[in-house]
Amino acid sequence: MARRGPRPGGADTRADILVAAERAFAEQGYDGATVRRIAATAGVDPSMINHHFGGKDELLMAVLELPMDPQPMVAAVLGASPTAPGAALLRRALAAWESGPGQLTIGMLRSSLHRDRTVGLVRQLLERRVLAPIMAEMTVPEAERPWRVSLLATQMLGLIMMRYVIRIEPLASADHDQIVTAVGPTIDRYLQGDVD
Amino acid sequence: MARRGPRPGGADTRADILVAAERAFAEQGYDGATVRRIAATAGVDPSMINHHFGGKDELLMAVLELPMDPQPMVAAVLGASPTAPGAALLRRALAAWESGPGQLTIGMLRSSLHRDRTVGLVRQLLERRVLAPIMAEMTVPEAERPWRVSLLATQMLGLIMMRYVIRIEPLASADHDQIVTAVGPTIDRYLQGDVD
DNA sequence: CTCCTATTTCATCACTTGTTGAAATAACAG
DNA sequence: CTGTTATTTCAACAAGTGATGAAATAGGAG
Repeated sequence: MARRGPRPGGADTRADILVAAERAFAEQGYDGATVRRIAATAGVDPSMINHHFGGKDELLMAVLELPMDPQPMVAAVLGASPTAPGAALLRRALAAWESGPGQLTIGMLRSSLHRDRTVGLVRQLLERRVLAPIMAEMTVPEAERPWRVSLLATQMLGLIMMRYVIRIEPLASADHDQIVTAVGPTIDRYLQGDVD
Repeated sequence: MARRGPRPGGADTRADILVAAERAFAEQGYDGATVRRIAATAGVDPSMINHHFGGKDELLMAVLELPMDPQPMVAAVLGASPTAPGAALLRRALAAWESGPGQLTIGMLRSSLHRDRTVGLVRQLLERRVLAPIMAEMTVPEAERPWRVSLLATQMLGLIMMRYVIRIEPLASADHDQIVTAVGPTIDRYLQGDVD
């Protein structure tokens, strides 16, 4: 029972830990997710986390390094509907957030918000993997893009928070259509309307 | 030294614990704020927290029960500028969030987001102490108010998150004026414009 | 003054946390 | 077949957590 040494078969312990950790961090936050429970879920010994990652902090870093990549979606939306991208963007974003990986991402976001160091990671990730791709596809003068994109981010993140985290009604139960018609114009204005 | 028994003078131990706990929860989150440190800051024994509140959970509940009351501000703004309340509302909100108590409130919000039970408290507080007062002052038909107010909340909360928690640039360093002109129209539309 | 009660300190408990080091073993190079 | 290395399990530690119960004491009631 539970002999020592490398596990037979090409078992990828490191990957097993990563998926267990992603769920744990997303569902229970950084403090709530214990090294021991993650290891148990992954079916390995707790000390494997230190062996493979160095410690709990580095494990979180590793997990945060694998987010959904929104670049294809952004390119598709902004390329396809240049005049009123808000509706299309919102539609795809809502679908993405309500998918399995999307919920995990929201959970990770949620659990990263209350530690200053992890908030820094979130900011970097947001800038590099979400806002930068959007800026690259925009048509307005380059100098305006950072400001417009940060405005866009406020509306998007606020929507996530209110609908999926705080779950305020009637927003939490609203149809996608309702949200798209209500919030779409805001997105359009932030992306290409009058903002100063 | 440190004799037992009630402290001489009308020392209000319970209140001392509350102010220490508010700061601690706001700055370090629920898990980060330890009973021992809170007690040390308040200058009392850790067991006083159990004696006066019953435990750490009940202490958090007690702290969450004392938020800023936005009702006067809301009434003033919506009463004074009925046609374009967005700008005035934003101006006062920005000032409020950047005040001492406002930062504390944001910290509390931040630290409450990653526990389901405390998120429930935040929702209740938000509905009762913020959204309800706003709805009471609105001029649009009553049936539309919950929906409009929840839209308003997404934009406001997103702004808080991006500017004060995640601190994305250039939003984090933007003037109040910039923000007001960029986001004000969004607020106006959510409060009295076309949203469906 | 005397008793009583609420308040406070102290010592300690039971538990969980992340982490470490040594021993055991599978896979691979030669 | 042999030696080496990386991987894994096991046992344990040091630190810190929230909580508890008993002893001590100040202030108010009678």
